[in-house]
Amino acid sequence: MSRIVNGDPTLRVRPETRASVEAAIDMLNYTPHPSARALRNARTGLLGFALNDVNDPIYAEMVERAQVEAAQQNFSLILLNTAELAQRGEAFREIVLGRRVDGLLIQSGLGSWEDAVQEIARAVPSVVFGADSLPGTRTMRLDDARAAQIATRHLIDAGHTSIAYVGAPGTSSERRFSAYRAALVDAGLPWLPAIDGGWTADESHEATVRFLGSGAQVTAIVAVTTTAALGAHSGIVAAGRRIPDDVALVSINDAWFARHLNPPLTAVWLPLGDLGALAVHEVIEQITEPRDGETVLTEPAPRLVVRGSTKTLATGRKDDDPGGQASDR
Amino acid sequence: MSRIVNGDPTLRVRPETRASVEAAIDMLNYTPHPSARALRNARTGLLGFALNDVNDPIYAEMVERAQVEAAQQNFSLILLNTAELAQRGEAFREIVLGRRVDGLLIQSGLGSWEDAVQEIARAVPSVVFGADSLPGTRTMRLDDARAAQIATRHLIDAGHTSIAYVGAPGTSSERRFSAYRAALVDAGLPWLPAIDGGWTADESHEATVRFLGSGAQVTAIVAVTTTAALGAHSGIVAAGRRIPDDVALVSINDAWFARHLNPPLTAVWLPLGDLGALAVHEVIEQITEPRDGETVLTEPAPRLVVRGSTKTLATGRKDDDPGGQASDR
DNA sequence: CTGAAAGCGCTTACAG
DNA sequence: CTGAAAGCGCTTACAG
Repeated sequence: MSRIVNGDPTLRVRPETRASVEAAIDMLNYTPHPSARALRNARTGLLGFALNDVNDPIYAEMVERAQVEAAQQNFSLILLNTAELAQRGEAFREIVLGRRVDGLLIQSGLGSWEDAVQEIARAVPSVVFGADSLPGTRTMRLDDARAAQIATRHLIDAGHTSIAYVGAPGTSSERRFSAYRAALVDAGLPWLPAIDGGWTADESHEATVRFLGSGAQVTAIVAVTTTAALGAHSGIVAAGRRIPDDVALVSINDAWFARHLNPPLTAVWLPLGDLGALAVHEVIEQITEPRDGETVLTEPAPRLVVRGSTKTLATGRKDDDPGGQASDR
Repeated sequence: MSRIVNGDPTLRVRPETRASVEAAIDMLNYTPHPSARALRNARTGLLGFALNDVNDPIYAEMVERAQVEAAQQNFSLILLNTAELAQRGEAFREIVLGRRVDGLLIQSGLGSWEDAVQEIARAVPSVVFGADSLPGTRTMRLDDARAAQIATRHLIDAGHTSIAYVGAPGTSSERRFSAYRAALVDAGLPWLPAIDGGWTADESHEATVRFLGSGAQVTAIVAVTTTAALGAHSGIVAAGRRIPDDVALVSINDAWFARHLNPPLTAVWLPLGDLGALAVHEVIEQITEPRDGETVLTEPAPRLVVRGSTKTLATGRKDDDPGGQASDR
């Protein structure tokens, strides 16, 4: 009976038996009780998604695709706070030690809780995002270097010679910074130390205002992510400079609001949604066979979307663009 | 033993017994098995949050506070798709009929799935957001009328006499529209039919461009929510008008990005986070004693935050502002 | 006050 | 091929 419900492929049963069982299921609108199933199978059908800040639209995109992918594989996504988990409080005991979830997706590489995240990832089947490769851990990230390179090259190609980078804490930002620097070095141009912004628009706003207020003479900025770019955008305006005439701006990541800024934000799109879906797929595989290793999601490739926050300088050289290029509105 | 773990208050036990049990719990790092508990108690400790669009930053704020509140009461939040649920597919059968969650938070009033939401809300202890009062259902919403009134009055007080409303499908927007219209009628000014935008920035952008392109001579716009205001913002710019000189703009809701627009967006803040937390509290109560009725969260009150997208017209009257008033940056 | 036993609804190994 | 029985880990009513 149970084997009919669950579609056991090794089962052979008379068609009439199967039919009568299926009729009963339909008539009673029978659904297996999830708790009983979970107890018996030692599987909850739950995946945890641990985030630092649900409000970041970049995460929202990942979460949405992750949720859809999970639902397709009959898993539900439960929302967790990285901070709560990392502080080994009630939540840690219940979720991680208590095995409330079958697997965990954890954001890392943001400069907080890195050690705790690693420990948790070893206790439960997990995929860690954004972090550098870690022995014993399954990590997954985007092609940060390529994206930062495309952003920086776009500015170089537009004729800029003095380009800054607005960053944030953690290894994700550091990888992007290195590629920014490398692109400038390659072009024989000077690079500047990263401006210490943050992962929120407010922090990057303050950092940008301070940086420009100190008399810095850059003509272009690369921002670590779209929220930071938004803060840089308002910061440039607050500092009394014009975009793109005085200071051009490119965002790594292309969140949905980029096109609605004034002027619209030139950005390098990265496949965040795909990363979320792929991570769910991976963590479900890990439940049955644990595996470590690093995946850098290079496809679909980062893609430059040119909008109004950058333009070719009158005096600038005009080369081909290195990345795929697109433009909207 | 079990009663010690769960802190049964009626239990009287020798202190030494209690101590030795607690020592054992600590030593073994014992956590009750959630699935077994769920099976025995017919409670999963799970609350579902059904959303149409996780990407809307307005929801993100609610979800975040709801998650924190749920965690404090030892519940986890699982993320659900309203569309999937409403279409009575696999998810409906599993989550609603299968009682995978103890309670449900559902967004409604957005013009889709209203009937299905109502049906689901009757099958599972639920709190429905944004909807009008429904018999047999626990509904909860913000003070839409007051917020729209404050927004509209702000523009009237600044001297505007031709004010439009950019709306979206559903009853939430209709309530705001009614208050917009009432405020204008009160002031003896003409009102216009709602401009049919949508809940996304892209839709409202298109609607605004079309509206302004048709030669409409309004000098100010009230937008149903911050995402719509963002679309209106970029739409006004795309139509070649200046903000606030040609067209002023006020948003109902004050999402985090409002202050970073250029010019920054004047907005009426509403307690969305509080609504999320309160809803979790309510739905947990409903699990033990079902109740219907409507709650309109009027406190904390809507609050006008004046930024650069509005200004007092040179020729305009200058009255006091009707709502609490604040301004930042 | 304390310990043993029953049962929540499922799945799977086993006997018929 | 089919049906009955055991057991997942808890909680609670019950016997001692």
